[in-house]
Amino acid sequence: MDFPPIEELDLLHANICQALGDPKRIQILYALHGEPRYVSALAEDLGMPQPTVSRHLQVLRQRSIVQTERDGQTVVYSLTDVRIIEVLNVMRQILRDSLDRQANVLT
Amino acid sequence: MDFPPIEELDLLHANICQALGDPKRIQILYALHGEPRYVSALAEDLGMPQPTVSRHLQVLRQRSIVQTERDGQTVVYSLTDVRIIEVLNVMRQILRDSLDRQANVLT
DNA sequence: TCGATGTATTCGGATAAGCGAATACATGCA
DNA sequence: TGCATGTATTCGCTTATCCGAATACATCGA
Repeated sequence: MDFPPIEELDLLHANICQALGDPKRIQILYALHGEPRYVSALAEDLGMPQPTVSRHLQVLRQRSIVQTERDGQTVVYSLTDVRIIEVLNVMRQILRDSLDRQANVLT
Repeated sequence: MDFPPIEELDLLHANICQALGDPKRIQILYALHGEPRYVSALAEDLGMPQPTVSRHLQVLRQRSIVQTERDGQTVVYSLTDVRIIEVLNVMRQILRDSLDRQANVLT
Protein backbone atom coordinates (compact mmCIF):
# COMPACT_ATOMS: atom_id res chain seq x y z
CA MET A 1 0.00 0.00 0.00
CA ASP A 2 1.50 3.29 -0.95
CA PHE A 3 2.08 5.42 2.09
CA PRO A 4 3.75 8.74 1.27
CA PRO A 5 6.34 10.10 3.69
CA ILE A 6 5.13 12.66 6.12
CA GLU A 7 7.25 15.42 4.59
CA GLU A 8 5.55 15.00 1.26
CA LEU A 9 2.14 15.18 2.89
CA ASP A 10 3.12 18.37 4.65
CA LEU A 11 4.18 19.81 1.32
CA LEU A 12 0.94 18.64 -0.22
CA HIS A 13 -0.98 20.38 2.48
CA ALA A 14 0.97 23.61 2.33
CA ASN A 15 1.04 23.86 -1.45
CA ILE A 16 -2.30 22.52 -2.56
CA CYS A 17 -4.82 21.48 0.06
CA GLN A 18 -4.60 24.60 2.14
CA ALA A 19 -5.06 26.72 -0.95
CA LEU A 20 -8.30 24.90 -1.71
CA GLY A 21 -9.51 25.58 1.82
CA ASP A 22 -11.50 28.69 1.03
CA PRO A 23 -14.76 28.78 -0.90
CA LYS A 24 -13.88 31.98 -2.71
CA ARG A 25 -10.67 30.50 -3.99
CA ILE A 26 -12.60 27.53 -5.31
CA GLN A 27 -14.93 29.91 -7.11
CA ILE A 28 -11.98 31.73 -8.56
CA LEU A 29 -10.45 28.52 -9.87
CA TYR A 30 -13.64 27.52 -11.63
CA ALA A 31 -13.96 31.00 -13.07
CA LEU A 32 -10.42 30.82 -14.43
CA HIS A 33 -11.19 27.44 -15.88
CA GLY A 34 -13.80 29.06 -18.06
CA GLU A 35 -11.14 31.33 -19.45
CA PRO A 36 -8.18 33.35 -18.22
CA ARG A 37 -9.28 36.62 -16.70
CA TYR A 38 -7.85 39.76 -15.25
CA VAL A 39 -8.42 40.72 -11.68
CA SER A 40 -11.17 43.30 -12.05
CA ALA A 41 -13.13 41.10 -14.42
CA LEU A 42 -13.00 38.30 -11.88
CA ALA A 43 -14.03 40.64 -9.12
CA GLU A 44 -17.00 41.84 -11.07
CA ASP A 45 -18.10 38.41 -12.24
CA LEU A 46 -17.85 36.92 -8.77
CA GLY A 47 -19.25 39.93 -6.95
CA MET A 48 -16.22 40.32 -4.73
CA PRO A 49 -14.19 43.43 -3.94
CA GLN A 50 -11.06 43.74 -6.03
CA PRO A 51 -8.64 43.56 -3.07
CA THR A 52 -10.27 40.36 -1.90
CA VAL A 53 -9.82 38.74 -5.29
CA SER A 54 -6.27 39.97 -5.51
CA ARG A 55 -5.38 38.58 -2.12
CA HIS A 56 -6.81 35.18 -2.94
CA LEU A 57 -5.01 35.18 -6.25
CA GLN A 58 -1.74 35.81 -4.46
CA VAL A 59 -2.33 32.75 -2.32
CA LEU A 60 -2.92 30.67 -5.43
CA ARG A 61 0.00 32.22 -7.24
CA GLN A 62 2.51 31.66 -4.45
CA ARG A 63 1.69 27.98 -4.76
CA SER A 64 1.92 28.04 -8.55
CA ILE A 65 -1.68 26.96 -8.88
CA VAL A 66 -2.33 29.95 -11.09
CA GLN A 67 0.06 31.93 -13.23
CA THR A 68 0.08 35.48 -14.50
CA GLU A 69 0.89 37.41 -17.59
CA ARG A 70 0.88 41.14 -17.69
CA ASP A 71 -0.98 42.76 -20.56
CA GLY A 72 -0.63 46.48 -20.32
CA GLN A 73 -2.39 47.70 -17.24
CA THR A 74 -4.09 44.42 -16.61
CA VAL A 75 -2.72 41.18 -15.23
CA VAL A 76 -4.23 38.07 -16.74
CA TYR A 77 -4.49 35.08 -14.44
CA SER A 78 -4.88 31.54 -15.68
CA LEU A 79 -4.75 28.01 -14.29
CA THR A 80 -1.30 26.45 -14.28
CA ASP A 81 -2.61 22.90 -14.34
CA VAL A 82 -6.16 22.07 -15.34
CA ARG A 83 -6.02 18.89 -13.32
CA ILE A 84 -6.84 21.02 -10.31
CA ILE A 85 -10.34 21.29 -11.75
CA GLU A 86 -10.51 17.57 -12.35
CA VAL A 87 -9.62 17.10 -8.71
CA LEU A 88 -12.38 19.45 -7.62
CA ASN A 89 -14.83 17.69 -9.91
CA VAL A 90 -14.05 14.31 -8.39
CA MET A 91 -14.58 15.80 -4.97
CA ARG A 92 -17.93 17.14 -6.11
CA GLN A 93 -18.88 13.67 -7.23
CA ILE A 94 -17.76 12.20 -3.92
CA LEU A 95 -19.91 14.77 -2.16
CA ARG A 96 -22.94 14.07 -4.33
CA ASP A 97 -22.67 10.35 -3.72
CA SER A 98 -22.28 10.96 -0.03
CA LEU A 99 -25.39 13.13 0.10
CA ASP A 100 -27.29 10.54 -1.92
CA ARG A 101 -26.37 7.83 0.54
CA GLN A 102 -27.51 9.95 3.43
CA ALA A 103 -30.79 10.68 1.69
CA ASN A 104 -31.39 6.97 1.12
CA VAL A 105 -30.80 6.18 4.74
CA LEU A 106 -33.66 8.47 5.62
CA THR A 107 -36.00 6.66 3.27
CA MET B 1 -17.83 25.22 -19.69
CA ASP B 2 -19.20 23.72 -16.56
CA PHE B 3 -19.48 26.30 -13.83
CA PRO B 4 -21.03 24.93 -10.65
CA PRO B 5 -23.42 27.13 -8.69
CA ILE B 6 -21.92 28.93 -5.76
CA GLU B 7 -24.00 26.97 -3.23
CA GLU B 8 -22.52 23.71 -4.43
CA LEU B 9 -19.02 25.10 -4.13
CA ASP B 10 -19.72 26.24 -0.60
CA LEU B 11 -20.91 22.73 0.21
CA LEU B 12 -17.83 21.30 -1.44
CA HIS B 13 -15.66 23.49 0.69
CA ALA B 14 -17.45 22.79 3.93
CA ASN B 15 -17.73 19.04 3.42
CA ILE B 16 -14.54 18.07 1.67
CA CYS B 17 -11.93 20.72 1.02
CA GLN B 18 -11.85 22.13 4.50
CA ALA B 19 -11.49 18.65 5.95
CA LEU B 20 -8.39 18.13 3.81
CA GLY B 21 -6.94 21.37 5.09
CA ASP B 22 -4.88 19.89 7.87
CA PRO B 23 -1.74 17.82 7.40
CA LYS B 24 -2.56 15.43 10.20
CA ARG B 25 -5.92 14.64 8.68
CA ILE B 26 -4.20 13.86 5.41
CA GLN B 27 -1.88 11.50 7.24
CA ILE B 28 -4.84 9.86 8.90
CA LEU B 29 -6.59 9.31 5.59
CA TYR B 30 -3.57 7.63 4.07
CA ALA B 31 -3.17 5.50 7.16
CA LEU B 32 -6.80 4.39 6.92
CA HIS B 33 -6.28 3.62 3.28
CA GLY B 34 -3.73 1.03 4.28
CA GLU B 35 -6.37 -0.66 6.37
CA PRO B 36 -9.14 0.27 8.77
CA ARG B 37 -7.82 1.05 12.19
CA TYR B 38 -9.00 1.90 15.64
CA VAL B 39 -8.16 5.14 17.27
CA SER B 40 -5.33 4.11 19.56
CA ALA B 41 -3.62 2.15 16.82
CA LEU B 42 -3.73 5.22 14.60
CA ALA B 43 -2.41 7.38 17.40
CA GLU B 44 0.49 5.07 17.99
CA ASP B 45 1.35 4.58 14.34
CA LEU B 46 1.24 8.29 13.60
CA GLY B 47 2.90 9.38 16.82
CA MET B 48 0.01 11.63 17.82
CA PRO B 49 -1.80 11.86 21.15
CA GLN B 50 -5.03 9.90 21.21
CA PRO B 51 -7.27 12.94 21.79
CA THR B 52 -5.72 14.67 18.81
CA VAL B 53 -6.45 11.73 16.55
CA SER B 54 -9.95 11.43 17.92
CA ARG B 55 -10.70 15.09 17.31
CA HIS B 56 -9.47 14.90 13.73
CA LEU B 57 -11.48 11.76 13.17
CA GLN B 58 -14.59 13.54 14.34
CA VAL B 59 -14.02 16.23 11.74
CA LEU B 60 -13.72 13.58 9.04
CA ARG B 61 -16.67 11.64 10.36
CA GLN B 62 -19.02 14.62 10.54
CA ARG B 63 -18.41 15.03 6.84
CA SER B 64 -18.85 11.32 6.11
CA ILE B 65 -15.34 11.03 4.78
CA VAL B 66 -14.69 8.23 7.22
CA GLN B 67 -17.11 5.86 8.87
CA THR B 68 -17.04 3.88 12.08
CA GLU B 69 -17.95 0.52 13.38
CA ARG B 70 -17.79 -0.38 17.01
CA ASP B 71 -16.01 -3.58 17.89
CA GLY B 72 -16.15 -4.12 21.59
CA GLN B 73 -14.19 -1.43 23.32
CA THR B 74 -12.60 -0.21 20.15
CA VAL B 75 -14.03 1.86 17.34
CA VAL B 76 -12.77 0.95 13.92
CA TYR B 77 -12.50 3.79 11.44
CA SER B 78 -12.36 3.29 7.70
CA LEU B 79 -12.57 5.36 4.54
CA THR B 80 -16.07 5.86 3.23
CA ASP B 81 -14.96 6.45 -0.34
CA VAL B 82 -11.52 5.47 -1.56
CA ARG B 83 -11.68 8.11 -4.25
CA ILE B 84 -10.58 10.58 -1.62
CA ILE B 85 -7.16 8.93 -1.85
CA GLU B 86 -7.20 9.11 -5.62
CA VAL B 87 -7.89 12.80 -5.30
CA LEU B 88 -4.97 13.25 -2.94
CA ASN B 89 -2.73 11.25 -5.26
CA VAL B 90 -3.60 13.46 -8.22
CA MET B 91 -2.79 16.47 -6.11
CA ARG B 92 0.55 14.92 -5.23
CA GLN B 93 1.26 14.48 -8.91
CA ILE B 94 0.27 18.07 -9.62
CA LEU B 95 2.64 19.16 -6.89
CA ARG B 96 5.49 17.03 -8.18
CA ASP B 97 5.08 18.41 -11.69
CA SER B 98 4.96 21.91 -10.33
CA LEU B 99 8.16 21.46 -8.37
CA ASP B 100 9.80 19.92 -11.42
CA ARG B 101 8.89 22.91 -13.54
CA GLN B 102 10.32 25.24 -10.95
CA ALA B 103 13.51 23.22 -10.78
CA ASN B 104 13.90 23.38 -14.56
CA VAL B 105 13.49 27.12 -14.60
CA LEU B 106 16.54 27.37 -12.35
CA THR B 107 18.63 25.33 -14.74
C1' DT C 1 4.95 64.39 -16.69
C1' DC C 2 0.31 63.88 -15.09
C1' DG C 3 -4.01 61.71 -14.69
C1' DA C 4 -6.66 57.52 -15.28
C1' DT C 5 -7.04 52.74 -14.81
C1' DG C 6 -5.83 48.44 -12.90
C1' DT C 7 -3.39 45.76 -9.30
C1' DA C 8 -1.16 44.82 -4.85
C1' DT C 9 -0.39 45.65 0.03
C1' DT C 10 -0.97 47.23 4.77
C1' DC C 11 -3.49 47.75 9.00
C1' DG C 12 -6.62 46.52 12.64
C1' DG C 13 -10.01 43.72 14.21
C1' DA C 14 -12.98 39.56 14.17
C1' DT C 15 -13.46 34.64 13.70
C1' DA C 16 -12.05 30.09 13.37
C1' DA C 17 -8.71 26.10 14.15
C1' DG C 18 -5.64 23.53 16.51
C1' DC C 19 -3.40 21.84 20.75
C1' DG C 20 -2.19 19.97 25.56
C1' DA C 21 -4.04 18.60 29.71
C1' DA C 22 -7.54 16.90 32.16
C1' DT C 23 -11.61 14.43 32.38
C1' DA C 24 -15.95 12.34 31.06
C1' DC C 25 -18.07 8.47 28.73
C1' DA C 26 -18.59 3.62 26.93
C1' DT C 27 -17.73 -1.24 26.87
C1' DG C 28 -16.19 -5.75 28.40
C1' DC C 29 -14.84 -8.82 31.92
C1' DA C 30 -13.80 -10.69 36.54
C1' DT D 1 -20.86 -4.06 40.41
C1' DG D 2 -16.26 -2.43 39.92
C1' DC D 3 -12.13 -2.04 37.35
C1' DA D 4 -9.48 -1.80 33.10
C1' DT D 5 -9.25 -0.38 28.47
C1' DG D 6 -10.47 2.45 24.74
C1' DT D 7 -12.80 6.66 22.99
C1' DA D 8 -14.78 11.33 23.12
C1' DT D 9 -15.18 15.93 24.99
C1' DT D 10 -14.19 20.18 27.56
C1' DC D 11 -11.35 24.14 28.85
C1' DG D 12 -8.12 27.73 28.15
C1' DC D 13 -4.92 29.36 25.20
C1' DT D 14 -2.29 30.36 20.97
C1' DT D 15 -2.00 30.94 16.24
C1' DA D 16 -3.71 31.42 11.66
C1' DT D 17 -7.04 33.24 8.38
C1' DC D 18 -10.10 36.40 6.44
C1' DC D 19 -12.11 40.81 5.69
C1' DG D 20 -13.08 45.99 4.84
C1' DA D 21 -11.04 50.23 4.30
C1' DA D 22 -7.49 52.80 2.93
C1' DT D 23 -3.57 53.37 0.34
C1' DA D 24 0.54 52.31 -2.27
C1' DC D 25 2.32 50.73 -6.69
C1' DA D 26 2.45 49.98 -11.86
C1' DT D 27 1.32 51.01 -16.57
C1' DC D 28 -0.64 53.50 -20.37
C1' DG D 29 -1.99 57.50 -22.99
C1' DA D 30 -2.67 62.48 -23.59
